[in-house]
Formats: sequence, structure tokens, C-alpha cells
Amino acid sequence: MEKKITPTSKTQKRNEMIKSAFDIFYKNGFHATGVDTIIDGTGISKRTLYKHFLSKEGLIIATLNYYHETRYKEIAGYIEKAVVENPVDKVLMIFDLLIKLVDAGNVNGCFAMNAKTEYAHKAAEIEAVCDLHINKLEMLVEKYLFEANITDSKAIATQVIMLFEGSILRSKAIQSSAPIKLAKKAAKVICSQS
Amino acid sequence: MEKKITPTSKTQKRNEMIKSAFDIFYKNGFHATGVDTIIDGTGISKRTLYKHFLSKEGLIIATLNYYHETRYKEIAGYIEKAVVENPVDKVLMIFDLLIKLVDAGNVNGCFAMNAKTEYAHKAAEIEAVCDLHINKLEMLVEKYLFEANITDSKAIATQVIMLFEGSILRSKAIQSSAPIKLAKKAAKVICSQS
DNA sequence: ATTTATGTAAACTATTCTGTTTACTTCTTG
DNA sequence: CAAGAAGTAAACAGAATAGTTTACATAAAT
Repeated sequence: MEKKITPTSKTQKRNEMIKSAFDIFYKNGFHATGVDTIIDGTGISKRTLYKHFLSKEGLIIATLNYYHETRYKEIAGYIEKAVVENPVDKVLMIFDLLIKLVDAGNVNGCFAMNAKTEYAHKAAEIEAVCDLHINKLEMLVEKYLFEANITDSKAIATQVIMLFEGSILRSKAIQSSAPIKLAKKAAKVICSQS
Repeated sequence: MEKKITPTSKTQKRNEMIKSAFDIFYKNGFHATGVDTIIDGTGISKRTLYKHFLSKEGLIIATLNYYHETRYKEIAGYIEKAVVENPVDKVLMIFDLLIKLVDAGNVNGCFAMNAKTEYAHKAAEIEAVCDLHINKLEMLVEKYLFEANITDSKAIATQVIMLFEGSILRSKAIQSSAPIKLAKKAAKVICSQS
């Protein structure tokens, strides 16, 4: 009774839907985007969408997981591969990556924070994925700060992440990556002083 | 033909509506809140609402202006009245005020940033008020940094504001004012190093 | 070959949304 | 008192919303 599933089928359509939904939610917001809008772009039918996801909220959670997995891996991969003398330099590299993403026009705020803003105190599952994203980023930063023998690596990591998230907001407001460069400088000072 | 308007009339109902709308928008979000929800709490009719505001968007802009005026005055007043030796201490006081507000349960993110998130690239007028709020806060901080003879007061002000906004997000995520205390420490280091 | 899984297309339900309109009320002011 | 401004209440219009259902197509596996 073993079902031989071709590698593409089953998950392929699902992934298509998630990517398409992610793009539109990211640009348009969640409440402002109807499910009809999401399927319009793709050749996907509404029925298929609701076969794969219980509800619009289920689809949103899937896009959040997609965002977290790809973005976290991107960041972690970017700084892990670097060869530096001081692990603090790896932490500062998260700002370099962000600058590149913003300059490429691929950022419209932090997708996780956008979701958190729209669903605060309303959808616990959505909030949980957002929190996970930030916490994992913070733990990644903390790891390298710990390696650099920084005391209070946990507290410094929180400070760095707050600068990181704050710079995303500021760069969105003025449509420029300049604030991120300033945030990197500030992060450097904070890490050096510890 | 002079209309003798009692101080309360005319503007009173309008202000009532703005305050009521602000409370609900702040808690519930903008797209997630219908105009019916806003008038339900008050004894205000929908007709009156649309007499005073052209549209829901007009009401949102009014709530944003209300937020900016009250919050900015609150912050500016709080730090201006303080007697300190170093103007940098006034800058750091914005974090103290934020801690108080968060601990009192009066914060659900930055109202201006919440609006910016929901209406990015959609409603220029809404975005403009949000930008104004952040810019005026930044200029206030810059003023005191300049007084303290800090070189690059503009850049440091941006860094402080990014920490400020980032700490609002982080405090919302973990439902605690602890991140704001960390942000204050970080701001102190940044200002001292300049 | 036929069953099963997976898909599209589109009509449909039922609710909610913004905004308008009609009819009535209240209060102030000349 | 009469006129007019400002209000409430509620029905209404028209579009958009989330989600369901019916009918049909395709492709692979037993």
C-alpha cells in the first residue's frame, strides 16, 4: 500500500502557495489581503488552498515558518562561513547582510514583526512563530558573543537584536540602508564596551 | 453672523470619537477594526462620524495626530522639566518614561509604527504622520545630545531612537519592561563613547 | 481499465465592510 | 417660538470577505 510519491508532487503545490502567499502578505499586509488575491496570481484554485490549509490563518502560519526558516538559515549561513579573528565580527555581519537585502529592495519590515503587529493578542499560534524567529536570532548572536568571552552575552545579544529590529523600522521609514550602517556602528560600540 | 460656539460643542464630540477610535485601533489594529466597532462603545452614530471625518482613513489620520501630539508632549515635558547636570541624562530619561508606560500596561507597540506597518506604500498621508512622529522624537534627542557637545549628535540620535523603537517591539514580545532597561544601558554606552 | 489522489473553475452562502440615506430628536440662539 | 445646527437610530446599498460545494479534468498506480 506504499504510495510512491514523486518528489515534486504533494509538497510542490503547497510550497508554491506558501511562496506566493508570502510575497503578497509581505507587500500588502495580512488583513488587507484576501485569499482571492493570493490565488489570483498563481493558477491555484481556492479548493486546493483549503485542502492544504485549514484556514487563512493556517496559511499565514505556514508563510511565517517559511520566512523564519529561509531568513534564519540565510543569516546563520552568512556569518558562519566567514573567517574572522573575533566572533564579534560575525555578529556585526548580520547588519551587513541586512544592508544588502534592503538595498536590493527585498525588505518591507521584519515579516515576523509585521505579523506580530497585526495579530497581537489575537492569534497565539501566529505570535509564537514570530517570537521563535526573534529568539533564535538572539540565541545565534548570543552564541558568538559568548565565544568572544563577553560577559553578559545574553543581555548584549538582546541589545544587538533591538538595534537590528529598530534599524529595520528606520530603514523602512526613510527608504534607505543608512540607518542600518549606524546601527552596526552602535552594535560595535556596545560589544566593545563589554 | 459670528457663531458663538460653546467651548465644548463642535470639537468635543470630535475629540470623543478620536479618543475612542484611538483606544480601539491601538488594541485591535486598523484593518481588523470596523467603524461599527468604534461607534459601538460610544453613543456616537455613524452619521456623526462621517460628518466629522471624510472616511475611515480620515479618522485614522486624526487618531495618529492625536497620538503624536499627546505622546510627544508627554515625552518632551517629562525630560524638559528634569534638572540634570548632563543633557545626556535627559535623553536616557525617555527610556524611564517608556518603562513606566509599559509597566502600567499602556503600550501595545508604537502606535505610529503599527500604522506604518499596516499602511506601508498604501496611504501616503498616514505614513507621513508616522514619519513626523519619529522625526520629531529624533530631533528632540538630537537637541540634547548637541547641548552635551556630542559630535555627530544626529547619528547618535538615530541610534538612540532605533534602540528606543526596537525596545518597544521586544518589550511587547516578552510582555516585560526588562528589554527597555537594557536598551537604556546600551544608549548610555553609545552616548558616552561619542 | 478503473480507481484514487490531486487538481481547476466557478457558483454559492453568509457575514462583514465602508459609506449613504431617511426619519426623528435635541439644543441653542436669534 | 421658530429656525437651524448637531445629534441618534436604523435601514439600506454595494462591494469584499472567508470558506463550501458542485462539477469536471488529469495523471498515476493497482
